[in-house]
Amino acid sequence: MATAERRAPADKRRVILDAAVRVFARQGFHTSRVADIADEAGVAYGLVYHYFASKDEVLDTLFLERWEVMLATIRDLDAQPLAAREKLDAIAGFVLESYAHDPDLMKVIIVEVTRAANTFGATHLEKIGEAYALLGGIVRAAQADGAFRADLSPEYAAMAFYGALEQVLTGWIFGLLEQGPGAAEAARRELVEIVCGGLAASAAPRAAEPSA
Amino acid sequence: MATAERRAPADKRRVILDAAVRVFARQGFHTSRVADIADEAGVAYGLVYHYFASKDEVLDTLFLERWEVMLATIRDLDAQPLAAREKLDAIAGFVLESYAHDPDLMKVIIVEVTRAANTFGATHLEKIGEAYALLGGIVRAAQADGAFRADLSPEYAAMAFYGALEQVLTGWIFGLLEQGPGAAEAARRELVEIVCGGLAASAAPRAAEPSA
Amino acid sequence: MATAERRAPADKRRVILDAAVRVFARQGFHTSRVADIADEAGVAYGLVYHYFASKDEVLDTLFLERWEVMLATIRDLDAQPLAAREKLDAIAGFVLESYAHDPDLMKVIIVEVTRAANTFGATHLEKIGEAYALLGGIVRAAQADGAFRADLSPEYAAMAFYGALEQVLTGWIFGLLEQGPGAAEAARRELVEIVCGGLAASAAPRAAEPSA
Amino acid sequence: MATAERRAPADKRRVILDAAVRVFARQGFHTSRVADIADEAGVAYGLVYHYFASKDEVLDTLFLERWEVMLATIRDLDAQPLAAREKLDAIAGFVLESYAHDPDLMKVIIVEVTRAANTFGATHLEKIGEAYALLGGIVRAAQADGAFRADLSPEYAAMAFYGALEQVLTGWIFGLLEQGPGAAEAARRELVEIVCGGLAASAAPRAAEPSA
DNA sequence: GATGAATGAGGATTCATTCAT
DNA sequence: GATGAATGAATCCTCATTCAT
Repeated sequence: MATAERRAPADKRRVILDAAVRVFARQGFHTSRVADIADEAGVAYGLVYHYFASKDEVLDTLFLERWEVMLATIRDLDAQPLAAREKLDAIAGFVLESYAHDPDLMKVIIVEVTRAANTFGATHLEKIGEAYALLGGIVRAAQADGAFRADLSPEYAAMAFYGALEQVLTGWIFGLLEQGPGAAEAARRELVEIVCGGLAASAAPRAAEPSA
Repeated sequence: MATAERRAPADKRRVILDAAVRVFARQGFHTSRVADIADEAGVAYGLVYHYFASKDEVLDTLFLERWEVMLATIRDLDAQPLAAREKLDAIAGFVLESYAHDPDLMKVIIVEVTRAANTFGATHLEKIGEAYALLGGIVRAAQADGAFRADLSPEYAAMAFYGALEQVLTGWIFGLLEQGPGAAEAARRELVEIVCGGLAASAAPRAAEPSA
Repeated sequence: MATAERRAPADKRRVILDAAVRVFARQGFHTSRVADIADEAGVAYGLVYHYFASKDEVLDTLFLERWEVMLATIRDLDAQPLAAREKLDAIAGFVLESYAHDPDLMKVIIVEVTRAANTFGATHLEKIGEAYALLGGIVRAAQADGAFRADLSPEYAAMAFYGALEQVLTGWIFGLLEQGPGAAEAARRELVEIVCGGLAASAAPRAAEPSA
Repeated sequence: MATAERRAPADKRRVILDAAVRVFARQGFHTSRVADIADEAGVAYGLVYHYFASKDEVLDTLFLERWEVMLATIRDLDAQPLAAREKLDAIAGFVLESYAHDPDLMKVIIVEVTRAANTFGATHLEKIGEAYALLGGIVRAAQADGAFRADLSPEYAAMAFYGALEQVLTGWIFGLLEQGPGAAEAARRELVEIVCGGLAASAAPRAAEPSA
């Protein structure tokens, strides 16, 4: 009844969120019952509703928490004096490392929100769109200063870059793509090279001068 | 009771499938009740179950029908004596035109299957993976004959290409991307140019010399 | 298109009834769909309804066909100049042999009608009661002529006899009672001996010498 | 809000079980909807599923509760220094009195479980078989000590006794047998006399004076 | 804050029966 | 007689959410 028990304020709200990540990652949002979350968190059923208005809000919270971090990271990077390609490289690195660091959370966000176009994807369309807009802005600026070619639409470029990035994560999540050690680093290099340098042989040499 | 043109035999199975496309596109799979499909098709409730084992099977059928057409198209194109870039261009064209031609069906397939990683996407993982494999094969062959640079992984390239393509469709579906007339044609050009030529200014001119 | 095909008038009605016995015995009445019967009989779905007004009527028919045979047998035996004990012995023999001869049919009749007190048993209560009445009559007559003790109720005796008999069949059907070769004969002897002679040691000696 | 007698705590689980007995007895298990049970119990629909996994489990519970009491009673009686005939007499008394005391419950157990050989009877075959085994044991022991004749199979005897007993209950339930006051007592005397003493006149005299 | 009993709307699925051919 | 497509009523079960303690 003294010190040891007092340790860790046991922020039940946090405990519930963390448990939800594991449960959603394991069973999927629709198949997860509120009771499963409470069980995994080791708290009473009703407590979930004490902290969250609904089961949806739990997922919303998980998504928004993480998405805001990503948006902030992109904004930070964008504000720095880096070449557009380096910005994209850093963004890809951030996203891919996020997965390496907490696969469950990223799986939930991608599978249950970002790519759940019919449910939560629709709810958070605007928030998701902010990311596209930021990416589009980076491309547009690079076109203005001559680093990127001006004959391509920044909007399509942003969609292509983000789509490619998320597709790789999806490939990992569902085992369609190898994910050994160093996969994050490799994926980052490949994706940036493809999007910035292009697949064509004629583009390769200067784009990265890899073998030079 | 005679000629071949005698009225469409009112293939109720087809009527149900077509109705399901409209209903799923309008309300989303989960929000669609079997009764909605039957009503839209103008048939009795139970007839849906006469032709399909479950509501899921209706969606499965829609997906597989269309996906097989796409796989066949990719295989056909791949078998022709075209440059890799032209193959990718034709594939992008096929997919984007599919959307222009039947937006409802493509919306359903992408939103409810391909990107519904948590439900039907998981079910059809293998079938979806076949498309990635075909795309990867095109890239690999192009690398072998020197058309594409050999320092990039065909697997990542395939994922990037397909991811970019689907992301554009998703953008249209959710209104995040303009889709005026000629959008399909524009998207096709942009996507192929990005993936093959790259965004970098240094890569542009020769990659396609589009405006030269 | 001549002789061979004409063979066996293929009485479809009979074919359906026989198929129904197998299906009901295998799956139980409630779990059997009309389609299962049609399949087992090798006829079209609707034909079942051509010959029978309902699924219930199929079972009713099977029951009544067999039950009438049993009632007729009992009446016949009763009309003969036999000792009561010999009548009961013959009845037990008939029922037990019926099972040995066509276990599926007897299983269906007992499990789905006679002991399905909540459904078909209730429907055929009267018909089933006829059997009890006949048995009771045999006992009553035997009491009148002094063969059976008069201090017991013929109604209870009839119920006890029939209940014991059916319980043995149920035991066989569900594997609670051994049913090797000769089981029918043994069961007949035992049951009649118990009901007529009694279990008590004091009753045995003379009971076993019935006609002495 | 204090003393031990404070109003029954309204054990909703119990309330549901008791309501189910009335509903099942009145309408039969298959015709009873879960909503009927909830209505009869005066609770919300979902509460039935809070306490029971399924409609089946409600019936299972009712059966097992009662059947265990019967098995315990038989075991208790068997452990006492009574003559076999007295044990059977007590068992018959217990079963018949159970019906007199709570006809609804016994009706449900017999009609919906014990004699519903195709559904619940199959499920509880083992449990039901325990009763036969106990009865068989009583007969076997009596044969060993000379109280019962040794030329009859204990297994058949057990089946005969139980079958006769249940048949009488079924007769009452369906109005095939009179059940005025004293019926339980009469039935008990008759059944035990038949099974132990036998119907034959030659067996009667001494059989009826068992302990003389 | 914490608990978990209580509520009740929602929908897929089954399948006996009908009927046009 | 024979076929099998078409009909639609019936109901179990799930589970998010509420609320009394």
